[in-house]
Amino acid sequence: MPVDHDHIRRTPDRIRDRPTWLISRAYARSSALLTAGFEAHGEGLRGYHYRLLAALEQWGPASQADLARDTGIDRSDVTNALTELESRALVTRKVDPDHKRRNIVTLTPQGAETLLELDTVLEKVQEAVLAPLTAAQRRQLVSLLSQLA
Amino acid sequence: MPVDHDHIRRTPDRIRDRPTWLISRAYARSSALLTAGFEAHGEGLRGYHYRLLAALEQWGPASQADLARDTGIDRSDVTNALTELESRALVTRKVDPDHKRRNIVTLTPQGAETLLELDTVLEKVQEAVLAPLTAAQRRQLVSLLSQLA
DNA sequence: CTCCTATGTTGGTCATACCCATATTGGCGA
DNA sequence: TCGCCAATATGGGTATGACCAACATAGGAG
Repeated sequence: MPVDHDHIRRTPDRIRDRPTWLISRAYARSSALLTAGFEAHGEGLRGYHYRLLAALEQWGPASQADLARDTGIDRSDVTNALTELESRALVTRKVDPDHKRRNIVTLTPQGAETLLELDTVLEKVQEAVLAPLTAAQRRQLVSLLSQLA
Repeated sequence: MPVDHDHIRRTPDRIRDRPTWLISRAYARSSALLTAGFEAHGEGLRGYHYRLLAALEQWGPASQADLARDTGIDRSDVTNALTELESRALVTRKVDPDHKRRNIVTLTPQGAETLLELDTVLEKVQEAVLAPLTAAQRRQLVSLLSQLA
């Protein structure tokens, strides 16, 4: 056996309990799980796609600029993600006849179906991320994180 | 005035209260503040550099592989970040005479000084991130996030 | 009618986090 | 002792999320 330089995973004190560190750890964990989930069942879709599908399902057809505002995604990233969703026939884009500079983006039935599938993937990821916490603790965490906004 | 398509910032229900979403929001916020802080006072350093300096300050000289393990940074990223730190004379690298494949990385006095300056920057960022919470809530949040590891 | 803003698009940047391949070193077991 | 294997440092590459600047153009406000 090699020497094993006492490889206990340790973290410098300066960093250990800093909220920004803990948040970045939690994010790394959750985004790794999300990526894995999308990879396994998501047909090459990512978080951006899910956010856009969710917004369309909830509020119906919208312009790209509105989608950008509702999802917090930059307009240019919305353009790219929509192009990918469109190529998979999950959404359609057509010019608004009343405002020709605008595209009206609409969820297709396949898009709605895909969203439901992704929901189950996402739900499993939530469970995996929160696994170490009790139900009460989970509620607390959600409440505290919500207030950081 | 333009029409203002009732631009209230809203988030789809599917996403709003999902822990992974809240975590990613918190991360976006905190990393934006961190980037701004480093940009203002950090001489072009980033999170990776801070983590490495902190590990070196706490445990003294170490090999790059050990630094990678202690900071959770990928070995290849450690190599790159150390090259930048070395070019700023914040650390030194020299081959371990007993194990020639290893580099011994040592914090320089300037490195230690820079670390102290960054500490104050980081402290301010913590305060900004946690601003909406009471002291008790902050402790709760830290405790809950710690358990996610 | 003119100006200004919103819109969609193109084409970049950056930080974090990974992965894989390679040369080299040196420990350990056969 | 020797050969194999593990660890090390490095280089190159990918992905995701976030963000920014520039641009042409359509339309609304004045």
